[in-house]
Amino acid sequence: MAILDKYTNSKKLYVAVDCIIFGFEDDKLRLLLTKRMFDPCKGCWSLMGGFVQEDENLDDAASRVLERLTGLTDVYLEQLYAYGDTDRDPGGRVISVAYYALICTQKLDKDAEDKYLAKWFPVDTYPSLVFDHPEMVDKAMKRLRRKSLIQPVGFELLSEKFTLTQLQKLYEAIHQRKLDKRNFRKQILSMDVLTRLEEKDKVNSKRGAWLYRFDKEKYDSLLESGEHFVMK
Amino acid sequence: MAILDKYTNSKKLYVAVDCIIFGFEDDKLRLLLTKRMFDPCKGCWSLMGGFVQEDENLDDAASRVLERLTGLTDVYLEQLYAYGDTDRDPGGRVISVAYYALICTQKLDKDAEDKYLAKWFPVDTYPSLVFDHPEMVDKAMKRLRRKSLIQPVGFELLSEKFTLTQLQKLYEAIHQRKLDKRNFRKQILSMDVLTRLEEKDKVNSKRGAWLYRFDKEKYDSLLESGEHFVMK
DNA sequence: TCAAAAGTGTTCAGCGTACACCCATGT
DNA sequence: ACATGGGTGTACGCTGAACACTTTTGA
Repeated sequence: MAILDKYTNSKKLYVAVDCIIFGFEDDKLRLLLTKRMFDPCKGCWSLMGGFVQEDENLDDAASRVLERLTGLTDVYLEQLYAYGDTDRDPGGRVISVAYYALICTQKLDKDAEDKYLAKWFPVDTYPSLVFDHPEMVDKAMKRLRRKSLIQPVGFELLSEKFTLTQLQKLYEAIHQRKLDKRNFRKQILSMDVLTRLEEKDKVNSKRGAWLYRFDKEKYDSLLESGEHFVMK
Repeated sequence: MAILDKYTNSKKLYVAVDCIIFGFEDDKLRLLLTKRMFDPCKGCWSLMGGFVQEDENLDDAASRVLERLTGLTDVYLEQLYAYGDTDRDPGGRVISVAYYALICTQKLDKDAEDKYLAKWFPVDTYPSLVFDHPEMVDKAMKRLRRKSLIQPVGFELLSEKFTLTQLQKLYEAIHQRKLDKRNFRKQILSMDVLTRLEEKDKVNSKRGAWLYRFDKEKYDSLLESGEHFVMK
């Protein structure tokens, strides 16, 4: 096939995806890591990854890898960066496209988790990781910090119903700093992207706190009106 | 080699880089495009690209492709995004990692430009491009807009010495809106990252305008003092 | 009754924004 | 003398940030 002349002169390379999986539990941002089940570095902590198949889009490969580990589909998943140093993987020349995912830990499939020897670690104290995976985690954290200020991605880490205190704790975990309760509430409520439900959460307080949910329609109206989602 | 068992079960793929090359001339932001010299889509306008070699880092591949077309090294070059839909290139399964470059058009190697049938186009009126290249250009524009507000990348598009008016015109071109002269000057000068030279540019005005240069050392001090580069 | 979390407004300073005129010089 | 681009300061409104007390209720 003449059409492929120029292409077939070049060498093909392995292409993989690796997933940085974020969760939120006990007021801490956490990472889901697995133990590598094959060499090189068998038994070491690693991001969950897999090779991209010939008939599979990059995004689909990332979804597949994520579903294999968590059992979850319809998860927030965003491409982070492509890592391609020749010596990044001692097992061979592998280009890895990193994705980060935000999941609600309550919805997790525990079986899959066990199967892949996976475990949650707080983002500020996770074990050493193989290859350039620490670099990936670092970049993912920075991306999440930036993104959470200008797009409503944080809600992906909470269950559908949440209290304002839980939401604040989440932002505090992502940005690793305390926020002022009154200012936080004023700001998030002023954007009018939440709907208050007719229910209270009595688990965390005797008095009970109103439950809210993120309202996609309100968010769309906000954007249509020329405003933006902004947290400070 | 047992170490590669898991890897050799997977198929390798072609990996390419494509470069979105920005320049600034006649108060307009411009794109350097080439005519494809081989099938598929021979003769169509395209971003400059090339395959990643087996012994070559991703970033190095992008630099090589950029140098081949422009003759320039030491250019601002940043990875943009990895494109990997199975049907993105009718010539075969190719993962493309897009990079964008900011170059000073005055330093351009005209010969290389001719050799690859390359041509500059204003970013608001460029011809149709092959594959998913329009999507790449769009993403690069957005990245440049965002980045230029929080990091001093714009200077990469100007020659070393420039007037404040030229700098303002550049920001206006990137953001496609008029800026207030007094506010613009106040803001850029208040950060103290420019050094005023003892020379004036008399090309664009009779009176002459002071020439400035971006001062890396001043910029580093700004960061050390906990401040940030911010343009609004 | 007490401990623990929920909920609620105001004040102030600093910044972003709008805005108009004089200057220098080459033709 | 005039046309062209260069250069400069102020006033105001809005927003971000700091800050403390009352309420509810289960134990």
